[in-house]
Amino acid sequence: MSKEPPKKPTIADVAALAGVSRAVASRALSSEPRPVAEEKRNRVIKAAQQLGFKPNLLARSLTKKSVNLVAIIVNHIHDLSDLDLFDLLLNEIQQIGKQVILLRVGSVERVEAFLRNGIAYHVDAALVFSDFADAATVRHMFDTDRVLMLNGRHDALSPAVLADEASGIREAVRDAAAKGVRSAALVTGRASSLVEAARIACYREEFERHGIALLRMAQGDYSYQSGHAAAAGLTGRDCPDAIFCTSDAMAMGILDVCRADFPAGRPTRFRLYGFDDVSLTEFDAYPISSIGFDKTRYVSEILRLLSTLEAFVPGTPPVQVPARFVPRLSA
Amino acid sequence: MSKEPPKKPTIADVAALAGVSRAVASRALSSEPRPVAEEKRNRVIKAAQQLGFKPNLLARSLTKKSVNLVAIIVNHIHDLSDLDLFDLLLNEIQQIGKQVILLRVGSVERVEAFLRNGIAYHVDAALVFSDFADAATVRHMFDTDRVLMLNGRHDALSPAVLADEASGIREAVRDAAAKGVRSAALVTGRASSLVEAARIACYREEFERHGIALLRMAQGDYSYQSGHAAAAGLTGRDCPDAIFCTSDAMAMGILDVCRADFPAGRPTRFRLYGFDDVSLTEFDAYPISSIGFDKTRYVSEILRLLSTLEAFVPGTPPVQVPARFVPRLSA
DNA sequence: CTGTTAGCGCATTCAC
DNA sequence: GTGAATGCGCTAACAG
Repeated sequence: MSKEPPKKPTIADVAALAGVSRAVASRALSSEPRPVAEEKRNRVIKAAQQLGFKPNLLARSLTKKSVNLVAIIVNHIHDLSDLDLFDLLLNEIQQIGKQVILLRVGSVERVEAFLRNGIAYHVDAALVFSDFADAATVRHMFDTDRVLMLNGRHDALSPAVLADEASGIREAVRDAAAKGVRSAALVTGRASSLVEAARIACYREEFERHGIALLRMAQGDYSYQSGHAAAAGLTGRDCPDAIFCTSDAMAMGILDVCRADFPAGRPTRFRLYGFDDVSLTEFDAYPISSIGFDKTRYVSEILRLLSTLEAFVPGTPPVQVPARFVPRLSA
Repeated sequence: MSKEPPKKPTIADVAALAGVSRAVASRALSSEPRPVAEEKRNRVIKAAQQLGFKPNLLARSLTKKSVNLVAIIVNHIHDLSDLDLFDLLLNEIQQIGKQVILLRVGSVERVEAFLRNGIAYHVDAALVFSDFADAATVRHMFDTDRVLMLNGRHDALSPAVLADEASGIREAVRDAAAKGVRSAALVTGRASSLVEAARIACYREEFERHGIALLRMAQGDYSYQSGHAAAAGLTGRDCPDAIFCTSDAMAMGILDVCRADFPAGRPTRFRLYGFDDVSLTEFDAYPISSIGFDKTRYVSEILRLLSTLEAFVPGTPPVQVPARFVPRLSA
């Protein structure tokens, strides 16, 4: 039975203590400059401090538009494979005075009911990392146009920030070609994903351009385990000169199976290329050449949109952040 | 210029369309069973559907007590070193109809001002992973007793869930002793942390009990890099039989420096023990024996408190989740 | 069972 | 400048 004696002070309490009307107190405490007599303003501020007054932003949001909340939507927390990126993003969002509500949505099925039961429904904007839904679905779910698609499933109405992966793939394949690679294998994720399909197409094109024969393909699910499982089938006899993976984790799995082929991290039998440039590749044990984009730039593009919510006009073209090849020992 | 024509329907609109009062509409739409004539209930539901009505939960939370929001407070996103744990936690919290607002607070300095400007200030409860503040500070910051300390800095007033690390340390040192270890080194984090001090004391005690000589200590910051840096100084001549680290990441750093001493992951010169049992230790390259606790149990203890908020009475004793030794190749 | 009333806490007219 | 009054959308409390 927890009694609730320290009732949180409202602006009325502050006004009373300061001997002014609620309206004056409200104005004095407003972040925007409102006309208030200097003397009264000081009294109000002092009273607020004295009472430990904190405005109830839920109530405020009834009359104002914004709640200063943005939702980040992931499928599974591992979508945030790159914690550095996420940390940067979180920090920057907080810098502009907004807070983050983190939504983990497995399937699209019961999402709406779920949303409706939480504050998340009222966010200023939704950042969609999860690939569970397309732009239209998310707009409908949140009942807002303030949707920023980061999963590649945007449309003409919703803005997006994307890595221009093609540029990175081009550099990686060029690197391989320059090193004499003549044949390759490609390990991919689900081909049903649009971005994945685009990657595959891009690899094929670049292989062709450089006269590299695509000997084999394997399908995984981006995970370490799936790379592990695929390794044997790819590196038996007829081993390609290089193996390209569409995730670093799969490359790590392959590397662990074939570690003997990488004394001191250097390739002897085949070169290994990953994708995403996750921070794990900074560990000595996984010196995997990868493809990554400038996280700072990526985040700042997201924030540019977030800090000017009016910018969410239909037709805003997707922002591309170029990806680069990041050479390490494995290739 | 996005016009705002599709004004969101309010419960008044629904009531009007259904030809009932707002109160009846409210009751009919309530999740809790409220007395409403069956016929009217149906009319209301149909009207709501027809209008695409979604209740404004911000308004609701004005009159109801709960906002169904809980804050998770971290120092740095890497506090969530164990994403599996976090994923589980997030999922479970959502299961009970609450949503998570994620707060990254570097220092305690400007936190209050930050809180005051965000929804987070009104959450139902705060889960504190960050070690930035003690229980009293957090209670004051959130102006609530609904604070659950997960960082070891709880007091008599705030409940806590903790890993009983001593049990795991005991098992690990016993394992070492049984394998003939007679000397050891200990790699720790900041000794200023209470939990870290407790760990160190526990290791010392167990070393003594088993007649293991503590040859050296090194201080890191739990990171891979700090383990990497400490490795040389620990394993030169006079190398101890075992090295115990208070984080897996530090053990990984050491392992990478001394990989030659671990052919096929097995120790030849010294045994290596980590701490936390992060999922990285599942990778072949880092088969580090560790100390971990039952994450499912840990999370369910947290949820037990969260789902009965009245349980947050002063004096609730900390809940202990036993930690166990998790043997792998490195020891 | 139902409808009316009165707030929740705040920001905003609009007169003064 | 200021303050009284009003409304944001919803629900608890109260009469009917």
